Amino acid sequence: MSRITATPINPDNAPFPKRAGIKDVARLAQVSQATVSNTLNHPELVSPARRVAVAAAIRQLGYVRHEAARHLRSGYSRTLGLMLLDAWNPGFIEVARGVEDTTASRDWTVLISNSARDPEREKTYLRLFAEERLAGLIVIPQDPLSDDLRRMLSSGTPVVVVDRAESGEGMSVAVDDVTGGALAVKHLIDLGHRHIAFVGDESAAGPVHNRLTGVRKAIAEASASVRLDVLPAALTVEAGRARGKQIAAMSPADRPTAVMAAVDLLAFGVLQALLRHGLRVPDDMSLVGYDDIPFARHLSVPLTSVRRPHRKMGTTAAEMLTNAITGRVPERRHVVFQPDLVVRESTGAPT
Amino acid sequence: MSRITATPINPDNAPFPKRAGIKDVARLAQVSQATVSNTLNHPELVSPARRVAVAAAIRQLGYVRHEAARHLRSGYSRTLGLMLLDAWNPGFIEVARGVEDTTASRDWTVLISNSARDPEREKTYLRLFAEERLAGLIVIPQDPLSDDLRRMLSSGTPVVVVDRAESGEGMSVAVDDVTGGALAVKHLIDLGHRHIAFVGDESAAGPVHNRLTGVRKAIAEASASVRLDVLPAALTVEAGRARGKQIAAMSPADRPTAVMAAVDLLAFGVLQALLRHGLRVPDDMSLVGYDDIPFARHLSVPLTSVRRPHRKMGTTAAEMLTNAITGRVPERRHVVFQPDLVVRESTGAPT
DNA sequence: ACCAAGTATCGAAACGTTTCAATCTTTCGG
DNA sequence: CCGAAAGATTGAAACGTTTCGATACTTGGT
Repeated sequence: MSRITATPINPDNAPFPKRAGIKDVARLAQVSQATVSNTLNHPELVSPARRVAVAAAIRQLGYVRHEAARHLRSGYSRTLGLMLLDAWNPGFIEVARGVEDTTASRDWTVLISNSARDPEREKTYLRLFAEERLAGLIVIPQDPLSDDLRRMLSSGTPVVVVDRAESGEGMSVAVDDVTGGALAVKHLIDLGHRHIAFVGDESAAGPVHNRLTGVRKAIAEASASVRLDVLPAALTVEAGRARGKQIAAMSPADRPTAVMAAVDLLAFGVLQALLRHGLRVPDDMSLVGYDDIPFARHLSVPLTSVRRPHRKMGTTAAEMLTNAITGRVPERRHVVFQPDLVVRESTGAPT
Repeated sequence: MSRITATPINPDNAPFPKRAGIKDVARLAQVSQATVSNTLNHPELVSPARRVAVAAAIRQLGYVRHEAARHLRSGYSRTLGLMLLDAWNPGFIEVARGVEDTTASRDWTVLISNSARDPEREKTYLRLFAEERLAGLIVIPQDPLSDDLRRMLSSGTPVVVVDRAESGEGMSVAVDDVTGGALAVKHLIDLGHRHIAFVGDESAAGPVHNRLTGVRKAIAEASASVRLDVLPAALTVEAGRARGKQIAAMSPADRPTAVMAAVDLLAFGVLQALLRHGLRVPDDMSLVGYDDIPFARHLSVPLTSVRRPHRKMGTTAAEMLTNAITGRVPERRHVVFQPDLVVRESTGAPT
């Protein structure tokens, strides 16, 4: 009820100049309103002659459809809502780009918002989306799904949840982070590493937890015995730097020979700290990140990382959603992408 | 007319479940529609008793306002449009964040789009915004202002142009990039550099041109004589790397002692190439970037850069726009921010 | 020449609000 | 105790579309 006390706008300051309506077009083209509406929405019902007359009138008057009226009468909106979890994360931006790609090509609109990991803000935006009567939602959700969101899912609102494996109602697009984690560590093990550190906060977010699970699984399945040290850290460059410094300070005997970071940002920090403290990467220490954000390849030592198809996740989510809304039953309601490993220069055999 | 042939949605697939309207609330609360509307929009006109009755009914029915109907009848929208020039540029994302900050706190909504430097796409979105009858627009525009945009400006539509100094109609928020360029080079000159390279494409974008202008001005005003080499380059990491390699290959006599990059991205590439070819920064070569994007401080050699107040630009633009729309005359219709220099470790005295 | 069957066109209702003028109720000064 | 001002409440119109049933105009088969 956030808008209750909104001050009404000064009517003399009308936002847009008064525009011609369908009525004016009809008058100028000497046809009825209905015919104008039809040439716009069902041209096949209108004779070619009228069609050009109407088109001419539209051009002459600079007529622009009033979306709110159309929406109200037809009860049908062509706008989607997209809620980002965190607009600073390059991966999520890429998801947004993907969504935009497919919506733009299919002639839909997207209302983008950003919960900034704040449940209150998420709630506000969900309410807003409801007021707008959007056709459907794409959400990168908070870690425990909020009640509001859960309610929407079970009420049948078309919602696609992104980056969180779901299975029940609604739709979802996720990536298999447990095999992602396994992939990264298997790579290290194959290179000969037998002592590996995992840097990242296990409880910070669902996806991170999965990565660690994958790591453990890969180690359990390895033929050799591998030691794993888990070093909790927030998902930031600074936290990575702190952990990297700590690792560099270890005695060579205690020190792992490879580090896996839960997130590229962490890997950045680790890398900096290691280099600054005289360790060479990958000679003295291998390092693998996760997400393959654009800068990973531009680091002083280009980073080996696990790539998640963010863009593709966005396009897929938008496709599933628009299909569901227009009544085409999507072939799969839950899709899980497989990540893959991008080997660059930050990993090598231990010395 | 892009939507002319849109297929109507399957009505049995109604996006959202049928919702209670104001009429239902009125019936349940035993009051008229008008009273419900008033408790929502002008609570001071309604007696406390009715107010609680209506509130209860709203809660019980889960009533959610239908924004399109409100918009249609009141002729008044509380939604702004934001058009980004390039959603990959961290600076512009930051502008968006700023916009969102103030709109969220003032209870407005933002429709975000991204022209991706494609004039066609810009045009499409402008049309869309017009159809939505948005209250106003914030635009980071293409280099030569598009005709459509120019038309909106002169037709009195509330528009704030960002990152482009304007002076005529409409409003604008920009930053003084010529003093920004001067700032960076003055810093180098003060450190003792007398041979400086400017890397960046002079004609790529208005703001870049201004930076170079500032550079030239600072050199002209310097007491010592300074040699300037302009090395054109696209605004990407790769282009920077190429130029960096080239610079590293120069004979020490011909080589500049400092490089100024038109954009941080370029500086990243230059830095990598220099380091890889054995030059030390800042010992052998000073380097200054522009924009101070978040990663600048996280490079292996933290980058000296010119900071532009992106976030602030966003908040300011949104404030100006909402003020203008609600009839409050903004104190200044064109604001220009001053950039400032952030000195980190990539610059030092020449040896 | 007439009728059936399209094919084009139209008038008017409806979508869910806000708003405005009109009515009803209370309060209070004299 | 009256009348008027102030305060609450309401019915109905309006916003700009889309849609639906009805009407008018063609056409072609007989």
